[in-house]
Amino acid sequence: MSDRKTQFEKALLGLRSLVMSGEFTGSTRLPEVALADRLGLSRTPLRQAMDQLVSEGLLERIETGGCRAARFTLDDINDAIELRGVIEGTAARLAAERGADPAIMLDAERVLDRIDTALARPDHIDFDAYIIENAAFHQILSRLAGSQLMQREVDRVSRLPLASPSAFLREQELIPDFSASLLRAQHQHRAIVEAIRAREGARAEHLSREHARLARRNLDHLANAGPGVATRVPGLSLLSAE
Amino acid sequence: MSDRKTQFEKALLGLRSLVMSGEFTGSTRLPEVALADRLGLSRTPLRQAMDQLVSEGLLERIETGGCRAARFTLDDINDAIELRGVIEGTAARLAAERGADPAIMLDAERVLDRIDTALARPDHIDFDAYIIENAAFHQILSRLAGSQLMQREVDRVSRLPLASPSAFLREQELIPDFSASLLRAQHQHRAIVEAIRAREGARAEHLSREHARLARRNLDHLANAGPGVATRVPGLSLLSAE
DNA sequence: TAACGCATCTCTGTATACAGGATCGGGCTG
DNA sequence: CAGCCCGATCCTGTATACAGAGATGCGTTA
Repeated sequence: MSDRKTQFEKALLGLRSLVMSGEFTGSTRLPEVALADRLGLSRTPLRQAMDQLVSEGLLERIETGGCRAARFTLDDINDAIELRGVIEGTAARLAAERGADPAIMLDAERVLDRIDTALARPDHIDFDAYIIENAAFHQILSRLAGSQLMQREVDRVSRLPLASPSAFLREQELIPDFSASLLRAQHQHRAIVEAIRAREGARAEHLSREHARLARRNLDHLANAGPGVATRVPGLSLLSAE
Repeated sequence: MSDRKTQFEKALLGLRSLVMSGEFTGSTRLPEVALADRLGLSRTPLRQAMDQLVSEGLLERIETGGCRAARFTLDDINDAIELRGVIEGTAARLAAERGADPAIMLDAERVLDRIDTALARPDHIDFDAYIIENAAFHQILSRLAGSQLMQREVDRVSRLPLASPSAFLREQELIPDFSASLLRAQHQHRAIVEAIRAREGARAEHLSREHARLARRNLDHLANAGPGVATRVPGLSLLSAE
């Protein structure tokens, strides 16, 4: 095999991006054979991928069989953000209380530097770099807590549908003072890392929650921009399925 | 089919109890065909169940293929308890802030009454009833938050390995003032429900965290009882795999 | 006697075949 | 003309067949 990826991984990536693209926003059942053909693999790995996405919450089972794209309410999205803040906050607190691996701390700070670079010019923000590095930062944060379990759960919750900040970025002009909002988020990142370094668990947790609150405020801006907006934002397009 | 359950559900239940029983504590790979035969079904639904248990964290993948029983450290267990408290606390706070469904509140209180009954005589506690009703309470708590997402995540986290209180119950004599500990937990349950009814979000969250702290204290008692104990407690037997 | 290599054999990952049930459309009937 | 019943078709859930990779054990050789 020239490709090192397993069929299952191909199915997972392909299906996820297909669903995220909003193609199945209508609540119809996802046809297995058609999708398998389209992705160039058999039903077996495709069904595995569907199971995985169901457990991630991106798809939901239908009583009569099969599954469809999950439909989200504004409460769902708010809760996803809330959860992310709470769980990441817990991870940050535990990291501070237990002491974090210096190597990982260095990684975190290096990523923060790259985010600084992406945000350097407020009028020409490098959005692509920001998205990537921001995701990397949260990934690294999950490794700071130490225990494998906490790491897994933080990763999980950051994959919760629509909790991703990329949706906001795609419609950044809707959010007043958008670049200021990104800068504030970056300052919070710095402060969290500093708190962990200073072994101030409570402060690290508090800051993570504030961070989530900022994300939710941005979401509110999007939601208040009217129903038309949701359909134009890839990640949020599922909203309109309601 | 006389049985209404799907093969997959049979596989999931059977495999979960098999793994929880500690039979695969050794880090050997779980043989698929043998297990499928033993549970009386084919490899397909068994593999589905394995995927599910991997995503629950009870099993872990092996690089070369297949999977084995996950091995947990004390940090993992502590984190699971920590997470449960934090997430349930968030759910309770949101329920209080948004207002909870009165019907579900009634359910919760009815379950609390049944727990009271199970704990009525400190010297003859009905452990089986307590385990069942206690699980039911946490299940109901997850429905109070309202949003589907939060409900799913609370359910998930309460299934996190070893976060279950049943392991403690099986070795109750090891924990000093064990019945007092159960009573305190029950009082916390009552207080959480009261806080939600009174719309005191912060208090509901705080109480849930205290609840988790109590569970961790019980765990410490078990852990300090020596390594031999872990192997005698079904849920904790995996500890000795380290 | 120990180590290396080869053959075999088991096991996983994937594809495909099969069976039961649900859905949809057409025809029949009131 | 509307509603109901029935058959055909599609689709999911499950079982099984197949291919490739990894492990194991034995024989051979230094």
